[in-house]
Amino acid sequence: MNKDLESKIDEILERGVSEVIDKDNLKKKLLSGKKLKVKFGMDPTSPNLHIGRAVLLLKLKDFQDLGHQIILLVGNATGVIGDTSDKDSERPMLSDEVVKKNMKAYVEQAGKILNTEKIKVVYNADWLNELGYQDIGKHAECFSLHEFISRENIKKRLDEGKRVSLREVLYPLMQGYDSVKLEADVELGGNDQRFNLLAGRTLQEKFGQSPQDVLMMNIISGTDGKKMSSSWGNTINILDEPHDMFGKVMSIPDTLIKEYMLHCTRISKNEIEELMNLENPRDAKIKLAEEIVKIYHGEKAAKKAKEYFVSTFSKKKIPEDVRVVPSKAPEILIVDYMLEAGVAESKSDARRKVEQGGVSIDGKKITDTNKILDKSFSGKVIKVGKKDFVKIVFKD
RNA sequence: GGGUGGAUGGCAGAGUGGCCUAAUGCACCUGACUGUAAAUCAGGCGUCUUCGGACUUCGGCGGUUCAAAUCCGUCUCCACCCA
Repeated sequence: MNKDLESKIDEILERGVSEVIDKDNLKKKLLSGKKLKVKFGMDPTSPNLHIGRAVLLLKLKDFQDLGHQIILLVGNATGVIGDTSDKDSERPMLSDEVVKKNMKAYVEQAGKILNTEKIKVVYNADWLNELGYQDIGKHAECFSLHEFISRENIKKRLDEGKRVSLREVLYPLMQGYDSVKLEADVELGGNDQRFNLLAGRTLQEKFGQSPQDVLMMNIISGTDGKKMSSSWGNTINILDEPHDMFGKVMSIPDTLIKEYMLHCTRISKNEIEELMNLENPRDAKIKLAEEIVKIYHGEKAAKKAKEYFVSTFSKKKIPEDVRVVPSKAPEILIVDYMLEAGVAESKSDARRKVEQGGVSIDGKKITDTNKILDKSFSGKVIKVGKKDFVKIVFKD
């Protein structure tokens, strides 16, 4: 029993983890049987989670499964500042209403992994807005400007002559003070959060608490191999439809298969090894895609997505349940219809696609940009590019 | 407070009176090859088009000129140096 627990803990401290501070201490805490306060922060601006973020959620789930208390910290005060670790933008002030709405959306999405009923939600504006210059000054005294600007991303921005706002300096102070208020035992974050996470330790010590342990997760790569980030548009989103999600996983480079298995699923390590030894990496990838879809949409949907993928792309059949877009007029130019159906950005784009041979109806390539669609095309499927299918319907 | 430089397409970044819808790279789209992978190759990448063209774009506004991304004025924003 105890051995079982220990190996579980070891996996928690390793799988997908880039660094733990202080690892031995955290392991001791986890073995002690004490219910730990596990803090993790969310930025209330973007509720569209991707599976890179889910790496964190899966880890939280592991903690939750061991009976620890997850505390979701909504950064309604920090969000205004804009975190330096992440993007280089400063963010607009959000109304309480919007914050609440975003939080709800977040929890809903996180609920695909976590048991949200057991999560405690707190808002950092509740205490951060109380602080005055004296307090902030006292906190700020714990850090030097040198530490701040020698962070890689700040340094880079400075070197490139980009603007670094003075108020960004405040961000780690705030995040650190959050830990003090929550008396957090552990904080989770991406490894790009290192500085902010460590600020919590410093401040907690200043306030006479024992410093939280910090668990940093790897940032996974996106579908194009670069860091997965909303601003790159290379994400696989938790809310993606099963077909789409499956397809996106299939489009990742082979070299990422293992990384995804390790971080985005809980396939056991032994099984991963087996899968990696398969002759055709595609098969491992299919398993991976199925597993990921399963987490967010359930087993049934995952199976269906797999079948869809195999028949549509491997066997090049037209999928069964395509999007149906009725035509508004009894007769319509194909380019106009493409625009209406959202498979082209503009008429020019639609024409280009036709001219380049990317459009077909029921398998027959269309080359005439002036092609007119009428009732005789009702029920036929238009294919644009590799993955866009639309069924056209004419109303009588 | 003083000085200098700068703002160009999704991003980076050339261009400093007509040859500029604006080089190049990245991203993106289509096709070929495939495993909807990667890599590679070919084409494309403002809008509209009767495919002849037409119209719109280089931080905002105003001006000079036959002609402005390019010159002048002004405003907004940014960086750097000095204090």
